[in-house]
Amino acid sequence: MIFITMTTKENDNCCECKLTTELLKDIPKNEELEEMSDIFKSIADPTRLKILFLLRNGELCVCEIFEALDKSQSTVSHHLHILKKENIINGRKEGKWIYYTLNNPQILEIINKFSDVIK
Amino acid sequence: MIFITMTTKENDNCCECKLTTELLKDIPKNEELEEMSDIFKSIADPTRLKILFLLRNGELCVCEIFEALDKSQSTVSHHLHILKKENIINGRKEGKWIYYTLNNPQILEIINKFSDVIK
DNA sequence: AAAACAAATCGATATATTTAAATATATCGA
DNA sequence: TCGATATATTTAAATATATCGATTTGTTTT
Repeated sequence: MIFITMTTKENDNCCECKLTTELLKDIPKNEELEEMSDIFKSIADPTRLKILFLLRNGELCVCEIFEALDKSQSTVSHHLHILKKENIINGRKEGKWIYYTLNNPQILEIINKFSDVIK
Repeated sequence: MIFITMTTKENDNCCECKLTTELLKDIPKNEELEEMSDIFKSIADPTRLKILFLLRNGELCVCEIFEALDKSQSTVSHHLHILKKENIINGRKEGKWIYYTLNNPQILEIINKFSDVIK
């Protein structure tokens, strides 16, 4: 749809920059962009970031995470669900308890690196 | 506040995991976690991610970004504002036009690396 | 100076997210 | 089986975010 619009006005740019059709080459499709943004959304919350840091040294049970967080049990459960859905953490059931771990500990390095690059 | 609660029940855990006080050591303060999550929020949107990819090869004027995005001009302006506020992009005014650039091109590498780590 | 244009800002609305209370489910120990 | 406990789910309220049309600001062109 964009492309059709462009071809009808491709020599009619407001400025002398590159053409849009050219710009759109090799850019992830909208669907892919949405998936990526869902992943970033999952860590774009102070409570969930804190959960990731709590898990930096290995697995913890929900009750432990809950006690560290000053949020209601249902809220914590909800945040864990979001992180699990995006494949950031994983839960292991053992009797009454559920132990969560980081799926890939590298994630904390990247989070930190990210902050560095922005500064 | 958490700490006070903990000291009154520190041997009364629901499970045998590490103590919360121990867990909270070396974790970014809430204020810092909020700053970090604001940064991630700024890229946790498909439109803004697309803007970053559009800028991968250098600066573009707003009109160009606008034409590539299929969103209203005010919406695009708003997204640019958010990215600028978080120091992800920078604007340079030249006459009628404003040209935006990535503050640090490395950011796209990290974004991609991030996706890889999740998969 | 007036018209045209690029971009930002404002105001309103629709949608999404965070949160917690209430409830449900699963497991354990008595 | 009953009661207690750990966790998840449902629901609803409060808040935040995305979007767009209209307006404003600043710049260029005429």
